[in-house]
Amino acid sequence: MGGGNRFQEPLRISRRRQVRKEKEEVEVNESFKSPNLEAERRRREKLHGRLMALRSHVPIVTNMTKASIVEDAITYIRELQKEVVNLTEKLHEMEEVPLELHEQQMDQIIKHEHETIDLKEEMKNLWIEESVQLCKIGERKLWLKITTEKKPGIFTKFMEVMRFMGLQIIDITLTTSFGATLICSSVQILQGLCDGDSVDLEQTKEFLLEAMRSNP
Amino acid sequence: MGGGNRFQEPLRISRRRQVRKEKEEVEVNESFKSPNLEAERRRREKLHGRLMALRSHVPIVTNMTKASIVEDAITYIRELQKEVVNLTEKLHEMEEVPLELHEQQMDQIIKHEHETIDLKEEMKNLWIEESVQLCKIGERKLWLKITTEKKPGIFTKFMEVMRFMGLQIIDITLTTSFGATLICSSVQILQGLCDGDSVDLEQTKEFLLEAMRSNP
DNA sequence: GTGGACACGTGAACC
DNA sequence: TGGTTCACGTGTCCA
Repeated sequence: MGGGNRFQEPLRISRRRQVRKEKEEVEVNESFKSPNLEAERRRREKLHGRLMALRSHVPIVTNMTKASIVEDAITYIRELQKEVVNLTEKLHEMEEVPLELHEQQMDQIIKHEHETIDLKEEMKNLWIEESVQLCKIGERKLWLKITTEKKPGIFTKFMEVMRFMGLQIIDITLTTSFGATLICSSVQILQGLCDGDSVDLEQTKEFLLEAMRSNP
Repeated sequence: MGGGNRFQEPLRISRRRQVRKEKEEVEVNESFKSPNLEAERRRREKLHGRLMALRSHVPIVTNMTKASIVEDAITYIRELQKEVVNLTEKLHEMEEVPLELHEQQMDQIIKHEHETIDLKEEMKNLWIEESVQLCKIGERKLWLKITTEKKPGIFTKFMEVMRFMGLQIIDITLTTSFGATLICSSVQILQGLCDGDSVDLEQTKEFLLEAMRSNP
C-alpha cells in the first residue's frame, strides 16, 4: 500500500505523467481501497492545475519545479508591487506637486523675496482678491503674478506698463475664468530698474495695481 | 510500505504537523529505508516554505489551503498587472498626450479649419519657421498660434494687432526659448471681423505675419 | 550511479 | 459524521 506505484511495471509515458494506472491490479492484489483515494487524486490535480495557472501568469520562469514556480511568482509579485508604488509616486508627483514644486524651486531661486507667497493658501481666494506679486528670481529677472477682475483692455494696459517699465516678457500665461483674470509671467529687466534696492519693485507693483484698478 | 505513516500509533501534535516520528520503529519493523526519504522530506519542507512565503506576499487570503494560496496569488497578480497597466496609461496620458489630446479636442471643436495643423510633425521645425496659424473654434472665437524669431517688442506689437483687429484675449501663453518665440492664444471676436466667410481670417493672419516680420 | 523532482496511495486530523 | 486537506514514505523518471 501507500508508496504509489509499487506494483506497476515500469512504464514511461511522455514527460512523466500519469504514473498511475494498473489501479485494478493493486485492488486485486491487495483487495483494499482507501476511501479518499479519488478525492486525493482530485486534490492533487487541482493543486497541479493551480500551479500551472500561476506559472502562466508569471513572465519569467527559471525552472519548471513547483518550488521554483512559487518562488518566481513571489519575486514577480514583489516586482509588481514595487512598480505600482513607483508609478503611484510618479503620478502623485505629476498631478499634485506642480504647485509645491514651484514653491520649492522658488524658495531656492528667490534671493530677495519681495512678498511672501503661499500659493496653496492663496488658491482659496485666488479669484476674489485683486493682487500683484513680484519676485526677483535672478540678477535681472522678475517673476510676477496678477489676479484681477476680468475687464476688456486690461491685458493691453498690462503690456503698456511692462513697456513703460522697461520689462521684456520672457514667458507669460494669461487665463480668464469666471469673470477673473490671472497673469503669470517672467520678465527681463532691460533698463536700470533694479539698482540694488527693492524700492523700484514696490513702485512697479504700485503701477501695476493702479493700472489694474483704473477703468479703461 | 509507502503510504507514509502506516505503522505509527495515532499521535496528535498541535495543528497537524510532524506526523512523522517513530521512524526508528519503522526501520526496525521493516528494516528498510528508502534512500531518498530525507531528501523528499527536505523537498516537501521547501515547497511548504515557499508556499508560506507566497501567502505572506498576498494581502487577501481566503483560505489557508495550498490550492487557495496559489489561487489567491493568481488573482492578486492579475490585480497588480491591471493596476500597473492603468497607472502606466495614466502616466503616459499626463506626460505626453497633452499635444495629441489638444489635437483631438481641436479636431472636435474646430468647425471651419483655416489651416491644417499637425502639431507633431511641426514640432520638428517648430523653432525654425516663422508661422501664423488661425483656427475658428467657435461662433466668435479664434485660436491662434505664432512661432517667430525672438525680438524685443514683438509681443507688444502682437497686442497692438489684437487690439486693432478687435480681438480680446481669453487666454494666452507665450514662451521664449533658444532665440524663438511661441505664442498660443484663444481670442474673442469683439466686432464684426467674421462675417461668415474666412477672408477676414486670412487678412488677420497677414496682418500678424507682417507685424512679426517687421523690425521694431 | 547519484540526487532531484514528481505522482502516487495512505492514515490521520480537522471541519 | 462524511468530506476535505495534509504530511508521509515510496517507486520511478531524468539529467
